[in-house]
Amino acid sequence: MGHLSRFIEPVVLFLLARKGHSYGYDLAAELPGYAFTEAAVDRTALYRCLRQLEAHGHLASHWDLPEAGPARRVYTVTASGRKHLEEWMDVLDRLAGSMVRLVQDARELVCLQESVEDTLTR
Amino acid sequence: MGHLSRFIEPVVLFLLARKGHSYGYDLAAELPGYAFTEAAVDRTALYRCLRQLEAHGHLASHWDLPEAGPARRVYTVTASGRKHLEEWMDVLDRLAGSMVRLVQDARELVCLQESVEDTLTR
DNA sequence: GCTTTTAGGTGCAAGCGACACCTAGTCGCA
DNA sequence: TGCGACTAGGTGTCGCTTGCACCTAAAAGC
Repeated sequence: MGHLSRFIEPVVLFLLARKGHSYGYDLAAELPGYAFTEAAVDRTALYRCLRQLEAHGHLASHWDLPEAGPARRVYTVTASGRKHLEEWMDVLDRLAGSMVRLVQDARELVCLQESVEDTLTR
Repeated sequence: MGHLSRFIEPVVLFLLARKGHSYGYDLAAELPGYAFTEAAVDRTALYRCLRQLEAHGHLASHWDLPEAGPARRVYTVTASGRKHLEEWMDVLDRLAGSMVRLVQDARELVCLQESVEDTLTR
């Protein structure tokens, strides 16, 4: 099926909106809880996603220098980002709807064809 | 959101399973009814998808030479293809589930944050 | 001192996708 | 009888995305 890195964008926006602010390494740990695939998300994909969202104005960032440990690039969601998140939700809503419709129709078809096959061989 | 050509594969398998047999040009006309995106599916992506499914043994094909009109490459789903379709349905089922969960949680969050904002400004 | 953990990257080859383009048969119509 | 529209199935290629390997650097544990 591939790895669907594109789809980490809405998850990142959601997690950041819920947490208020966070940074790449921390988000990487929380992604699996909402990720669409079981496959582990590539960390470089996450970093690139964050940079891209910032480039589009959906996130703002600043460096946080904790007393202990390496520096963190801390992100927050902008007004534009919140709007983008809601657009994503509309898209995912329709997408999920199309998927369940296909799954239902396909499973119905399989049942139907199995029962036909059954009556023929009996 | 991108163009999600990867996701025409399960739709193609389903349509072929339902119709019994068909060919590229005909499937192209039926795809929009089950496609995940509103965007028109690129015909070259469909042809390449069919060739790839055949290469993996999920489809079988033969040339149909109608009395009138150009030749058609007619495809049918193999046993392996039916199995592959069922696997796809499991994947899409979980995928759709993850999506609706995210959408629900995100919309709940938006409502919550709006009501908090509301009480603060009032 | 050495490894592990935290943190944020870069570089590049391979793959994928979108578009332009090509061949070829049939039909309608002017 | 020429021409465009429709049916049918492709190829070639450029650019963007993705996945993997790799790199830097600070702190903490052994």
